[in-house]
Amino acid sequence: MGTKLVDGSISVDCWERLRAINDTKDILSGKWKVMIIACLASFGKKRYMELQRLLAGIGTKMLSKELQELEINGLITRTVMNTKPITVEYELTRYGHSLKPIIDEMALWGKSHRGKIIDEIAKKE
Amino acid sequence: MGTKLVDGSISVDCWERLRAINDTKDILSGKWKVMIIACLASFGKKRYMELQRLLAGIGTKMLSKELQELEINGLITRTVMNTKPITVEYELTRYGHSLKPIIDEMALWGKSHRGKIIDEIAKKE
DNA sequence: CGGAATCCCTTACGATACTG
DNA sequence: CAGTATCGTAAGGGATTCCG
Repeated sequence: MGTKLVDGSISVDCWERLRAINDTKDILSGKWKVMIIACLASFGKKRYMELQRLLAGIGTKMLSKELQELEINGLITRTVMNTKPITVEYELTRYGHSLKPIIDEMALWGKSHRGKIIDEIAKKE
Repeated sequence: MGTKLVDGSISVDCWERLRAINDTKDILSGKWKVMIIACLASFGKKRYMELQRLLAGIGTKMLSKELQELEINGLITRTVMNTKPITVEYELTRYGHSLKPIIDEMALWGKSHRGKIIDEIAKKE
């Protein structure tokens, strides 16, 4: 279980770690996926239009596309309700919830980052 | 310090959290930034060409651009060495290292995700 | 060696209109 | 209401060349 080396410099473990990071990055790629997940994590089950309102600025094309990709990856479920006119609910799957640690760390960092920026601006005055 | 409400539905705290997540996402946007940070976190100080070799496939244009953006955001330092021909070293700043928890969670999730995919393929056979 | 400049192409994304 | 279809643009990104 020691560190396996490739061409004397980079360990396999290290490379696999980089690959894992890259996988995650790819799945969360796109302009809105992270925010969609964060919204569903914060607010729970949400309808199409509610998501569109929460994600101010997103159009129907992008919202549909990103939701589909998230569903394909097993991160959210799509449920069509028996109403008229129809309504559709989206919800994080249990697997989708497993992304929560990443989102949480991003929230933490983003918050402190904004604080840092504000401090820097204050110093310049 | 209770939960402040906006239009009776979304709390300010919740909205600020979403904004923080979005900030982080923006700073880590781009095809290579996360990987650059991960590489510098794993391998420490690295030269331009070494990075290019580690990030198999990246071209000089993208590498330069993403490095500059990371530098502007205070996440990495760029040091020109007195050699001939010149060499340049890139390194994570202390602030850059503060992104480590995010990267770590991404590595963790990506690893388990790959495991899950492999399991699913195995079941189908 | 590090990187800027150029060219070119694809994709991502947005706005709008339309449908069950 | 929840999308799909279509169109158009801007940006992202790759390959190559050139320069200090």
